[in-house]
Amino acid sequence: MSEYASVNQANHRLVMIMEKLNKYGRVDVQEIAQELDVSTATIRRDFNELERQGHLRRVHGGAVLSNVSTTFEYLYHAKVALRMDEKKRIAIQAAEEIQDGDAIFFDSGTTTYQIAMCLSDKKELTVITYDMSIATVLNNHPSIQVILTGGIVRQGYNVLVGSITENFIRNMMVDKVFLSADAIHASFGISNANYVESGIKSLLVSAGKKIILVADHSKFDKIAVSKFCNLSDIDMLITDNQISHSMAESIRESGIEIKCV
Amino acid sequence: MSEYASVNQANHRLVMIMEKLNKYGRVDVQEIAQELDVSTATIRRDFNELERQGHLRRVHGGAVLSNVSTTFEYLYHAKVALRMDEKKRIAIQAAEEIQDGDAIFFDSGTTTYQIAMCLSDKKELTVITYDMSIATVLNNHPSIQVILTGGIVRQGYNVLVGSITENFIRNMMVDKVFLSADAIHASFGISNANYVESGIKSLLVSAGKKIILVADHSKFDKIAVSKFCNLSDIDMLITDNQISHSMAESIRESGIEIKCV
DNA sequence: TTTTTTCACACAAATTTCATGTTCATATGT
DNA sequence: ACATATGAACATGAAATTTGTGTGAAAAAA
Repeated sequence: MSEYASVNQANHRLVMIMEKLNKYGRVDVQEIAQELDVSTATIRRDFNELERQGHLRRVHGGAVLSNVSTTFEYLYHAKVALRMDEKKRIAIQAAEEIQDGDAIFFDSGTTTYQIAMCLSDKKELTVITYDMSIATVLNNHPSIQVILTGGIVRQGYNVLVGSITENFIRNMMVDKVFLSADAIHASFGISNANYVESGIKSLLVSAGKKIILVADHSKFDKIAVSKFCNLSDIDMLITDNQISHSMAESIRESGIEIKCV
Repeated sequence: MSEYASVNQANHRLVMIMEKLNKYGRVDVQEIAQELDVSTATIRRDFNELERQGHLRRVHGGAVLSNVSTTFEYLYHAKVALRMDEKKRIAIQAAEEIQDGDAIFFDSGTTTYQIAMCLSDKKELTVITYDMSIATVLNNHPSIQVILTGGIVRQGYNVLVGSITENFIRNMMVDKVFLSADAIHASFGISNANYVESGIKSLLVSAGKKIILVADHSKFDKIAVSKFCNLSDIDMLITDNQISHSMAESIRESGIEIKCV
């Protein structure tokens, strides 16, 4: 609970800055410092950090939006770094679907990362992923072979993207794919807040014998910019118990096995 | 200088344990704890860490050698994690060879890692590597495109190996390759303490227009188990000023440009 | 120009993280 | 059954990180 306190405090400032920036196009050092009750030096450091990440551009007295428009996705992921309890419960359930000897693919994301953390008692797994954080956390596990797809490192996200990654996935067939998503909608299908990873995800649903979607309740009944597959492409959904009854019903009607934890 | 003190202290314990283990086949918690003047709890933690890395196996009261024999290479790298000053000086010189717009390949290793840390003022670089640590440290640099080759994650070393990696490199041609090595010998050539990365390195010398070898003086006049290329395959050598005069001479005679820093 | 504001850098204070040691209930081997 | 080893929980001090403050330089405003 308090284990994320300092991270979130800093993160919260960055989110506030980006939200304000997104609304007004420009923010002041002084103004933000007062609003968040920290020194101007701290806000300057925050601005520099966000500029380094390419999300804004410094100007005298404040900052303006960068021409590269990643604001929406940035906010999306920065905010969603919460709901850890749900994600961990989902991860434990997901890990139970994995048998010794399986070849599995982990999509990128915090939930799939949590699944990777639950594999300590598994044996002889082959894990493939395009998420460097997942590869790193499994690096020292004695009986898991980890394969990283290769590709262009996506600025600030620790994942590999582009045609190298996509071609790799095209030649791949694993037992289980653990898929994540930004938004799930009964009629629109499953979508993501950015295009680059979307291309990868749409290939993933054809790269495994069983496609397992992991997503906490906050992702449902939403639509994000880039659709990558239909609900019917999924074999199983693992989510938490705060998902609405009607939503669960309509998913079950699509022929998807659903587990709420 | 003191910034690595704690790391080295812990690292020193691990090296001692592995050396003793290598000599006697088994070590005791009590014995090691006394010898290194730390608590048994610390030694247990060390044993657990080494077991997690696959270098030994815990038994009651102590530890025995793991069946996987990586001891030699482990000791090699653990010990060589020193000489940071030299490595940093070499890295600064190496970075000067890089021009804006270059496509470069970084071999794995601590020296090449240091080069990656010296790129802050470069622009429009394309960096390719099979070393995840290097990819990670460059991850947030705004004007560097980082490409990771893909491959099997090598247990405990954070690098990618195997046919996936090798095939990737076969189809590659960069401006400059920064190569590292475990051992350099005037007549035997350039060699490495393990086979898996050796295969990659031998491909690397054909994958760039200019091959630059970076190595501190401790690597010279040594032979390691797996040779991967000849001295004549190298275009430039960057090393420190403690290299012997005769060695420098015979390298220069092979037609290699040599820089001592 | 002069004045004011903003900035970057250096240093200090506060806070967090981390390695290690200690204690204690439980496991294990003889 | 006994002695020892173990792992978990907690304490502690050191190191690293984050934040705040002050100062002189640089930039904007007057």
